[in-house]
Amino acid sequence: MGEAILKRERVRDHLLELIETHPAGAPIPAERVLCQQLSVSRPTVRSAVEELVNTGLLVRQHGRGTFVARAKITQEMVSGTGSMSLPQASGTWSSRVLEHARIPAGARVGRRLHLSPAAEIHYIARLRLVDGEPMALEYLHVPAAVAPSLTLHDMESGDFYERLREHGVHVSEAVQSIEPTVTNESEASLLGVPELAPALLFERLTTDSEGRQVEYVHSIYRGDRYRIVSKLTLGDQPRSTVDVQAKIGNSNPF
Amino acid sequence: MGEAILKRERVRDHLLELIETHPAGAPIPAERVLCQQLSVSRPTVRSAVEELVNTGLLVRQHGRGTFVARAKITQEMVSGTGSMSLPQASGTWSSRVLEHARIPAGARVGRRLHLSPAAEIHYIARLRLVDGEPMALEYLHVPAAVAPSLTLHDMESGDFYERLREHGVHVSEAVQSIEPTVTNESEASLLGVPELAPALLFERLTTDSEGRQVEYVHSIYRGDRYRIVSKLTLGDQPRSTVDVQAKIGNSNPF
DNA sequence: CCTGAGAAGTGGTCTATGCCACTTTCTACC
DNA sequence: GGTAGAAAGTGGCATAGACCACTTCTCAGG
Repeated sequence: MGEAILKRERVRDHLLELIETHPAGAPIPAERVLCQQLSVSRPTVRSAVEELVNTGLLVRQHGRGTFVARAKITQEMVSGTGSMSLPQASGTWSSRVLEHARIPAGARVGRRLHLSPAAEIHYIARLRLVDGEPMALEYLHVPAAVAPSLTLHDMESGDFYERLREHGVHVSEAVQSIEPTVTNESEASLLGVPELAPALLFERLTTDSEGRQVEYVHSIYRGDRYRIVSKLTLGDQPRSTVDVQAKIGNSNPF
Repeated sequence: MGEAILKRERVRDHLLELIETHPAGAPIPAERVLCQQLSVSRPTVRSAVEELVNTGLLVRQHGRGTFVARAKITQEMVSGTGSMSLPQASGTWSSRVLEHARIPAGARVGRRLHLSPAAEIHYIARLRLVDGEPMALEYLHVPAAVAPSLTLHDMESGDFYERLREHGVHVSEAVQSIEPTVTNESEASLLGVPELAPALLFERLTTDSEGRQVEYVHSIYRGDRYRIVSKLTLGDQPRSTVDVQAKIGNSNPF
C-alpha cells in the first residue's frame, strides 16, 4: 500500500533536526516531553531515540537526560578494506559489477598506492555472491601505469593474478588487514542485511616483485555469513592454516 | 546492588540456548509462544529477539518466523595457508580478574567442550589491558576433569599452557575462529566503548594430544583498537604471518 | 485437476500505563 | 552554616492489548 509513514521515523527525523541544530553535549527534550510535542506514545519515542543512540548520535544518561553525542568523527577512520586473498567457500561464487571506470586515484586511494591523486587507476566495484546470495562488496583499484591495457574482463576474472602476470606484473606479497565494522545504509542495502550489522572490513595492498604497489582492494564481508577460521599448531612447527569460511545457512530454509 | 535479573536478559539467554542447540536455519518459537513459555510480555520478548537480530544471531522474516542465522558447523575448505598467532600486540599487557569460579559447564559451553552441561569446569573472566587501557574481555573455560588441581593463579598466568603441561596436559592444536560482532551493554561498559561498537569475537577451542578438549576461550576485542594484519606471500612459500596490532590513536569514547 | 479466496499464524507498529532506579535540587533540620 | 533527607525530574523496565502486513496452508468452487 501507500508509503505509510512510520511514526518512529517521524520522531527520528525530528530528533535528527534537533541534533543538527544543537551543539554537541546539548540536552534534547525529555522523552515524556517529546511524546506530547509529537503526539506519540513513549515507547515510540524510546524506540526512535534508541536507534540514534545505537548509531552514536545521541547519548543517554540515566537520571540526567539524553544528549547530542560529541563525536561523529568515529566513523571517519574507516576507509579501506580488502578482500581475502583466497576467499573461497563452499558454494558457487559469482559477482555482479556495480561500477567500473578509469578514474583519478584521488587522495585516499592514491596515498595507499603511492600515487599522486591525479594518477589514473582502473577501478571496479562489485558485489560478490555465493549461490546467488550477496556475500561481500569489493572495491578494486589498480594503477593504470602498472597494467595499461587491463580490461574489465581481466578484472572480473576469477584468476585475476593470472591476468596480471600476463600483463607482466609478478605479484610477490600482500599485506592485508582485517577489522570489524558495521554496515552503513548503502552497504546494508546491497548486501541484504540490516543497517549496522556486524561486518568484516578487509583491506589488501599487493606488491609486485619490483616493489610497486599493484592493487589496493577493500571489501566488506557480511558478518553473519563469514568467519575466519584458523587451525593453530602450538607444537614445534608454527605453521597453521587460515580460511575464510562461509557460514552455512540461513538463506535457504529447507 | 543486588543483581536484579532482567527479564530481557533471561529471555535472551533462553534464546541463546535455542540458537546453540538448533541447526542454522531452524525456526525458533513464535514470539507469542515464547511469551507464554517464559511468562513475559511480548515487548520483552521482542526486545530480546531484536538484540540477537542486531548481533546477527537470528533472522526475522515477516509473516514466516524467526530463524537461527548463524552456522556454527563449518568444515572442509582449504584455501590459503599461513600461520596465525594468538592475539598479541605491542605494549604492556596486564589483566584484571572479573570473576572466577568452579561451575557446571551449562549447555553452551558444555557443547563446545564435549561435556555434559552438569560437568564442572574452571571458569575465569578477565579484562585484558594494554598499557592500562581496556583491550579485550576474555572468558576462559577448562574442564575440571582435565586439570582438577588447577588454581586461579595457574589460569591467570601468562604462560597458561606451561601450567597445563605441569598438570599433565599436552596441548597439540587449537581451532580459532574470528568473526565480527558488536558490543553489548556490559561489554561496552567494561571495555569503555559505546554499546553496539564494532568488535572482534575470538573463539578458540584447544585440544590436547589425546584428543580431549582442554579449553574453550571466548573473547571480545575492541574493534577501535585492534586489527588483524597478515602478510601474505603469494609466491612459492605458502607461509605468512598474522598479527593483531593495536591501532594507534584515541581512546576517548566521546 | 487446477485455481483462487479465505483462514490461520507470523512478525511489525503503536498505544496507554505503571513502577523502578538514578540524579539533581531544594528544603528543613540540626 | 552545614548536612541529611525529601521531592521532582529523568531514563529504564515491563505489562496488556489492539490492529496491520505478510506468508502459508487449506479447502471449496470452477
